[in-house]
Amino acid sequence: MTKSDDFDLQAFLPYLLNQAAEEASLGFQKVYKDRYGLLRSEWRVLFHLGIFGRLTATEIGAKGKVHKTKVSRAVQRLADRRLVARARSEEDRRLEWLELTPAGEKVYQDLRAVAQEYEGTLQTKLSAEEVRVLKGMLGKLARRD
Amino acid sequence: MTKSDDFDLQAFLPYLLNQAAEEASLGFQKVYKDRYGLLRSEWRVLFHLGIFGRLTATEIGAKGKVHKTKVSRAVQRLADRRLVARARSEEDRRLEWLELTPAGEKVYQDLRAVAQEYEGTLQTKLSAEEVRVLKGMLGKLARRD
DNA sequence: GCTTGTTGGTTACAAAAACAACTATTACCA
DNA sequence: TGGTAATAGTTGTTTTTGTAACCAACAAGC
Repeated sequence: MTKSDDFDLQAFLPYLLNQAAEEASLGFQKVYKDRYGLLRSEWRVLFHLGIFGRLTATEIGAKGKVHKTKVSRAVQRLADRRLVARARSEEDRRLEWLELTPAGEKVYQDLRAVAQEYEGTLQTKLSAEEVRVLKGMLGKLARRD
Repeated sequence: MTKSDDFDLQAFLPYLLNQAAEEASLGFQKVYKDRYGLLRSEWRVLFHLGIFGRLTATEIGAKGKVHKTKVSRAVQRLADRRLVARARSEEDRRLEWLELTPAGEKVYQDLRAVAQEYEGTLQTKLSAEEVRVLKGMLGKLARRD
């Protein structure tokens, strides 16, 4: 029962998007957290390296819109656990090339398979066409302008 | 340039939803944060009380899927700032009725207007039909099952 | 009445995120 | 050159969040 007021919170995009995002993240989080003890920023860094190969921290930050301090700490933990190898660049000694170690590659391949399967279960809530349309619209909303 | 690998991070729903949600939240956050120093959980509690009137903390948590500790702390801060009034129930002395003070009501009315206007600017990225469809799908995704 | 379990809400402590300041290296340019 | 600014990344400090333990009030069964 609402007051004389007609604002619909459930239809307010920032709120609704957030609820959907949170709900959608839960299932996958459970895997990367419970199985590998990773944080959100860590699986993201791992995936960027898995997909793109050798990158610098800044490149990862730019591609994934992750702040550099988060990338720095994620890389630190991943390197401590020997999932990522760091190598200081010779041309520009400020930057460091990052890539997955064989162990990191294995974790990535596993999580990638989980992600693909999870994506499938999420999509059972929608038709294939709906998913296509949804992703297009989310892409537009995610774009900064 | 990707490796031989075909996983598309930008098309992974948890990731994409998160990016869209974060981007969509920014503009509104700027207002409730800069103008009133509120946190996300705080504007949510405020809006629930603005829309529904008198509620208990548990009811707010249930409606908005907010954990009770977040509600508790949000209410505490809102009450400290005299935006929310708390009254111990006589029938059941465990629970407390919450409602907006006149000052809280003013803040709510202001933010509500901002939210409505902001929703409009967000929607310029999409057609009216797209928005309708999008909200339906997000609703399905947000639903826990 | 007791006593066992449940509910509403708070608090304490640990984990994580945000923000700002800092070091080191390279680029620009007068 | 030498000095200033920009870039890559790290570290320190403060906020916020998450998790679990907790207290007080009520409910139900005996």
